[in-house]
Amino acid sequence: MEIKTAATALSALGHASRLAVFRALVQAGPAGLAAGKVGEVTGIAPSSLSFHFKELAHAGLVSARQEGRYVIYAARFEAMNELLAYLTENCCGGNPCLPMSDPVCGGVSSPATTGKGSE
Amino acid sequence: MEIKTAATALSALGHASRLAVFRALVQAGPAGLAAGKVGEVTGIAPSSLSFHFKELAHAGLVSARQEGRYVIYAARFEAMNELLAYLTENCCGGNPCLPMSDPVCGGVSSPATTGKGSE
DNA sequence: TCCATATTTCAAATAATATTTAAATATTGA
DNA sequence: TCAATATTTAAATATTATTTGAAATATGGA
Repeated sequence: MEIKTAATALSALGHASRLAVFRALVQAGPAGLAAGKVGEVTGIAPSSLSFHFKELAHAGLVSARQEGRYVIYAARFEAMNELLAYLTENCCGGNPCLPMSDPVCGGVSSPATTGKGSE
Repeated sequence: MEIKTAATALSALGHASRLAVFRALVQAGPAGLAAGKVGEVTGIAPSSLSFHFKELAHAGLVSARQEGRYVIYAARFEAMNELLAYLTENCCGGNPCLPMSDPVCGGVSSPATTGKGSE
């Protein structure tokens, strides 16, 4: 993972509204949530919400699919896991303090898991 | 962990320079690195670096200690782990897709993480 | 077709953040 | 104490993010 990609993702999460949105989606799992539902849960106004969704999608952290008249957003667990791995990569100079295992939701969501590309 | 705290930390990491600094410290482990060494490794000018260190320290992600005429910065692994845990909390509505194990550097971190006046 | 629902886009106003330079502080060793 | 090294602060400038409200688009059902 490139540093620029990781910084974009972290920056996207570095805002209370977007973090609340993302967490709601993480907790919803791969099934995701309709945009309106997320707005209801977080109390964010529709147009702000749309802005934040775009930011999260641009950072690769969420995906969107249309379902009838709803747009369903879902967390991209693959991206989240790559990001977490990037942060802890080579922790303590290759003397990992604890064995690191796969984080959450490995392999689920996106079919395009290109393996654990470390960088 | 409060959402505001997490957003502050993620926002601090959401900048290429700070992310590079933080990763260098994560890789250095609890022993940390002198500020000047971090500047050398990352190519960031001293005063910019100082600005970014302050941001990271304010977010609770790094600690600083004076050692002779050097200031040694170190990643606060405890904070990092709390942050990662916060992001994945209740993943998939309590139906974790994979068993979640402790992240890295779990109880290790620095011997004096608690009460380290980073804030 | 027409209306209600769901979501996005746009543009303007506002607010927050980053970068640079130069000067200031603190520590060590001569 | 002086000079060198290491780091921080302050102030000016430049850049980018966020919110709001109105209007636009798209879907499904009466």
